[in-house]
Amino acid sequence: MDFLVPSGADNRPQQRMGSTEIAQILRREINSGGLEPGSRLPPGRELAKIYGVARGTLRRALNQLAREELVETRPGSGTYITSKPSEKSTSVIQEASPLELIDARFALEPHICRLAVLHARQQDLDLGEELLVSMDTHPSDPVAFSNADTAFHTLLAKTTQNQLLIWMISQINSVRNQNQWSRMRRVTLNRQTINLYIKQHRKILDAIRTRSPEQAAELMKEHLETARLSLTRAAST
Amino acid sequence: MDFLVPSGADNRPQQRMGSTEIAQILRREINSGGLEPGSRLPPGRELAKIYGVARGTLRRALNQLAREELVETRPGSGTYITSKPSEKSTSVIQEASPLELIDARFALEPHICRLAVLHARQQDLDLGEELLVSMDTHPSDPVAFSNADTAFHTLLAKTTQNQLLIWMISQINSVRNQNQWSRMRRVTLNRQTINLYIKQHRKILDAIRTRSPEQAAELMKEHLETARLSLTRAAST
DNA sequence: ATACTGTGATCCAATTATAGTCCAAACCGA
DNA sequence: TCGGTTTGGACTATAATTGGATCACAGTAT
Repeated sequence: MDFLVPSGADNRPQQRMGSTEIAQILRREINSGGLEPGSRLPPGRELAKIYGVARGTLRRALNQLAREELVETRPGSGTYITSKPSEKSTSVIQEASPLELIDARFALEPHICRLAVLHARQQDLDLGEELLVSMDTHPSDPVAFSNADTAFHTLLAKTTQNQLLIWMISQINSVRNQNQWSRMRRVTLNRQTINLYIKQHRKILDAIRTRSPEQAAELMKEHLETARLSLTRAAST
Repeated sequence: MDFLVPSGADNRPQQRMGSTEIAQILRREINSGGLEPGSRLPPGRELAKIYGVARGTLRRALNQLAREELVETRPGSGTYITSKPSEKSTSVIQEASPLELIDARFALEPHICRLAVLHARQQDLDLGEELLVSMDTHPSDPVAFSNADTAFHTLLAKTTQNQLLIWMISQINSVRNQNQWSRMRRVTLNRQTINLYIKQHRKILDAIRTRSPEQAAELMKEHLETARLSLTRAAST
């Protein structure tokens, strides 16, 4: 059960180990599969000691998890991991291959750009500008760039104000955050590629700003073509 | 929470950190997705120390973000990133408006046509032909036509062999079978409209047969434009 | 001069955590 | 079977944390 201890590094006071933080830690432990479904957690009194919090605090954390049905407690016996490991609804999405995903984006995003041109308000443009700045300031951090990149494409979808498109893009984004993809990104995202992507993003935003729907769509196609190339190149090596 | 510190480069005096600057920094942190929705920010007193600013200044920054609903603050508890009410996959689909749906189809289906041209096998073309014949034989039965119509568009998606696109089209189809839509169809689908749709379907299939991707895409756009018109006309009466 | 903004400080109220205690249910060994 | 032990549930008084609000003071720009 040593995986339950808060990772060794943080022996410093830490801000506040509240019930929500404890719940967060345990939730991550459970979802990451570190704990067998149906297995029993250490008794509350011990867990409280491990995390260095009062028992009441820990009990509130466990109650939270119980409400989420991640955990089941039996008085006098113990607290047990709920057997069902959750996630089953996402099946189709999870299995999407990188190239399938690019094709789907090829279908969606150019048209999203057109619609974004029609609906973009000043605040949308400002937000896009902020994201570009954020990309510029971390030009060699793939993770930071990825976050901003995802946020940028999400922003475009949101700008259309079309709930269906927003939802579809969010589904696509959830795929891009999978493990398989993180690995892929680490291979393809070198500094040069990131800078190219940033330039392309800027062009797209400019096209939206100048209300040029077809140009925005074309630029998005170019952007996706670039991404597809990076992908096939990475796959062939 | 180290990502909250102003990135290492600017540890020098910097002009003056006003509340708007602080708000800007935090806004960027939040929008770039670095913080989990629903997670708690460090307490105001600490944040003030981190950014080297008086607590009042920081509070004004947070108030600004609260007005923008990026952040939610609970006295005595803390300040939390506004958590989106986890969009249920089904509910979003259910609530899609007719026009939103048409826009989504506008994004997806023309490109699906292009991909269909690339991947169409003889058996796909044969199946499409069968569906067209089936439409022809019931030219005045809206229900039969609707089924064949749905099947036709599903066939195009399946032809791409892209699981993601197939799934998205199936989601869209599930909307079209809702109550709201049945009513709408009853209004818009007169015999004349059906015949027009059938002709358009045939043209699309022909374009795929002759391997003309752009033509197929254009024809699909025309088809959808027609559908959009029927819709707006029906809505205005 | 005047208005505005940031600073540093203090006090308040709401919320949360702590450290106990007691209880009932379940468990376990003799 | 029985009695002690373990475990979760509930409650309390107290302390700590946190946002809200206000004040006098200092620097800056108009």
